[in-house]
Amino acid sequence: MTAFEDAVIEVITSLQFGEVVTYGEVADQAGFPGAARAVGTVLRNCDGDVPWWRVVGAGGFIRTPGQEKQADRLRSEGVLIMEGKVVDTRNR
DNA sequence: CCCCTGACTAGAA
DNA sequence: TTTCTAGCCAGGG
Repeated sequence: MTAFEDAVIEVITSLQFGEVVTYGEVADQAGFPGAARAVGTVLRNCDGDVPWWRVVGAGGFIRTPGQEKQADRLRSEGVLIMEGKVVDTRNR
């Protein structure tokens, strides 16, 4: 268990219901700015206790292999999604 | 130990 | 506007 992985897991598990963040945000909050890739690596090997579906790419774009599945999970939490990306109702 | 790939991002060309 | 490069960290060959 690396410090990086531990920090990333902590940040993600601290997310609230319906909260969506980007890989860069997670890396930054974890204390490893710029390590967005490694965040994806961690999420790929993460366990079911980690709400990995709340993490999306920059701009709200879902960069996951099964983006439809993630989109469905997010929609279940009240997150509006269009064309494979998260739509922030507060902006736009 | 070296090299390459990747659920990434921001900035330069 | 589109394509390429550099930077960051982990993991596999």
